[in-house]
Amino acid sequence: MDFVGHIVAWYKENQRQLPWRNIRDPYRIWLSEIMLQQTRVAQMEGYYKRFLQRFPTVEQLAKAEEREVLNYWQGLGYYSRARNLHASARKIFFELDNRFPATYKEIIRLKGIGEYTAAAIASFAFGESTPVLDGNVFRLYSRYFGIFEPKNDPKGLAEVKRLLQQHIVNADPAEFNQAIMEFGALQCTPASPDCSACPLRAGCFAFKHGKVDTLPLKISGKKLKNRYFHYFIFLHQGQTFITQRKEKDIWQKLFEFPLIETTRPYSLERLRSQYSGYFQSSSPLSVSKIIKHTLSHQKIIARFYVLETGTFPSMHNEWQLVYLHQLKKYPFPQLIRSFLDELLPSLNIAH
DNA sequence: AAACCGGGGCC
DNA sequence: GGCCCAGGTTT
Repeated sequence: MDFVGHIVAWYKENQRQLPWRNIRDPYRIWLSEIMLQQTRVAQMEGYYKRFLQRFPTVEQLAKAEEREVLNYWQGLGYYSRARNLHASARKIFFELDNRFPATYKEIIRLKGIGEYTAAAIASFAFGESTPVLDGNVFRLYSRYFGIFEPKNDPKGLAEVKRLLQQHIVNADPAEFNQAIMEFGALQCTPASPDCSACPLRAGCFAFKHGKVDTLPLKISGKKLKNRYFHYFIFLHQGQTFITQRKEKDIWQKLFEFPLIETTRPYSLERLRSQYSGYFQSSSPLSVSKIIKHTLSHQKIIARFYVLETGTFPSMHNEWQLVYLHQLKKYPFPQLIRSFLDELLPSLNIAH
């Protein structure tokens, strides 16, 4: 049997039964592909079911408020995925007469959909013969065919695409695409794959040359930058201020508390003298311990200051006054949600 | 082409 | 603590 034959045969035996597998509904396939971007199945599965229960069709999603959509995404990360998904649902429903684009060329024009996701939807939902190339596929091909360019190198990418085109023409597109990804995810795993149980090992370059742990080559390192977040929780008769983040930075459109950001650590004294308006000449009721929150490219070092205020100053037009018991209705980044769940109650604040 | 975007699991 | 994950958009 050849390369493709082995993989498809393996797939028939070993595929997982997943809620979005072997269905044709492009909306459900689309949602699963977006949620799976840089996210593991185990983490995303619960979100997928909850999301579909609330937004079972493009129409329900298109007619929803962005805030509610983000609320169902809260904790999944990469929040622009949710905003793009919502925007594209509105486009399909309100501008395309609720007809889902049915070809790769049309699908890729939607916001939040790139080459990989367009190929996945076109092949899974519409049977189009367009290969998918994701991290799993690149790893499998890099090892089996001995490709030494890292995955951000156009030359290696082009070589994999050429092979994929060659392989997909003699296969069922939906089955082939799912098979190579499933094979990469379950058999040709990133770390310590079980090559002794691999049906491809006879023809695998990496296995033959002892390069399984080397391929695919890693892209060069990245440096983290530190950011210091000082959050202010003003308390007055069971209410507090929250603000909504902008579109330029992390956590787009999610909510948070009034924030002072510094590029270096600031002591309470230095904060008080430099931002006296935030303190209203009163001392914080409590100061949380430092919470470190590491993202892909930056490290957030955060502290929460809880202050009792006699009257609410109108410090900022963009600050919204909300009751503490209403906070759960707003989408927050994970850092703040953990604080609300774990630390705020222990600070002995009545609310 | 390079920088940027979250969170969680695994080793 | 470092690495990786069913990538995409912005600059």
